[in-house]
Amino acid sequence: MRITKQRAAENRKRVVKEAARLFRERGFDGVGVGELMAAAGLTHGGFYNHFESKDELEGAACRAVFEMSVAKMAAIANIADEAAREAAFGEYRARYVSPEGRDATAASCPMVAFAGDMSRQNEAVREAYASGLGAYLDAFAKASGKPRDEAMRIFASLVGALTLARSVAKTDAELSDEILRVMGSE
Amino acid sequence: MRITKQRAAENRKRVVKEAARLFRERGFDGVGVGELMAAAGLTHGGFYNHFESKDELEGAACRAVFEMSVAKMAAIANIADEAAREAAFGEYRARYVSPEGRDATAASCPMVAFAGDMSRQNEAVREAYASGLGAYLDAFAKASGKPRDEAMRIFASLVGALTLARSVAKTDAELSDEILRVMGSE
DNA sequence: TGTACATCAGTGAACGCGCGTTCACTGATGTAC
DNA sequence: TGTACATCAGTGAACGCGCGTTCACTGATGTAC
Repeated sequence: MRITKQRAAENRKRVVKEAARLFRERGFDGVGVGELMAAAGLTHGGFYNHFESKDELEGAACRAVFEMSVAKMAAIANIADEAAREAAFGEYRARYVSPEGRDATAASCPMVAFAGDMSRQNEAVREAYASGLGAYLDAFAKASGKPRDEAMRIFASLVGALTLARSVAKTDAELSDEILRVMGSE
Repeated sequence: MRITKQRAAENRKRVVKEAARLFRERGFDGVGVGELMAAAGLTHGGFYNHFESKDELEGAACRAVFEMSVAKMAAIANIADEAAREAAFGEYRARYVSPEGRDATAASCPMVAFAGDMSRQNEAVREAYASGLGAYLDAFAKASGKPRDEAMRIFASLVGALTLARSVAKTDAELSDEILRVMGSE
């Protein structure tokens, strides 16, 4: 049952998209090839028509997630009107460390979602991550309107707070909320 | 070949100690029961004489790591002389975000080492983590001599910086060093 | 204190399961004439 | 434009491997007398 080339390309994109969602939610090792293909409405056998290995998909998914995140931040950075840019940046930042931002793991920032596994990941993923982080930090600094040093410090504190808040969200909701709250008031 | 009770207790401790080291270095799922027992000089079959499951060991190891970290921070918090306490805290903090602190993954702070996996871990680990984090934050706030809110913000920024610096250490050493450097100068 | 037996920490083979990956096969699409 | 054949995305069974876990067994330790 051969299908149209366009349809095949769509299928591939759908697999990457579902992978971007599921990997962020449960980690690279937390989602199998079978589940990924099923999420895209396919069966596992056809996986290797699109990707050489699971590693390759991991790299592609990581790249896709970073592209989205960097684009979002770059859009804020490129707002011409300074007041509007600052407002947009403030909104982004507030949402980042809000309960909603914490619970939206499937749509999470890749830095927080993937950072913990990074040292054990394959080359494709590690490179996508490193170049993605560089690009993101550039956009973040520009969007924040602050010197690079201070922008990096701010971003680090957001990453740390979100990481800690997520790590105890299921076990100690009160502490998790407190961590987010103190990041809002500064 | 039955052995002495004391020897058996020593063996158990050694397994937990090696687990505390290896889990921090490679994550809970990155180290198998066989390797853990071998690291303690034993064979894998005897594992279940000491632990009901790998989950139980993970919980025990997590608890052990947090105990060490909390004790270390509490020791600083309990320094009577204020100037000496501030100096000790400053040293701890500087080392935390230094290249040495970054590369010492086997002796890493549990918050950074385990946070990423937390949502997918078993109950024993999650509870050890949550109560450990609470105790650690209390000690950290006291040691820092700052109001709890500000202490939490500082700690979050350290966690974020160390997490980010580690995530690109193998791929982009320059960026990794830069992240640590900006945390030192404030 | 000495003897006989039960206990149980440790050993290494084996089991069962899930995972990434491979494979023979299908049949609609793409292509050559 | 129509026909014949090759291609190849998708299917589902199967393979091989590593992992957590179980098991029968060993023999020194602990205990009861």
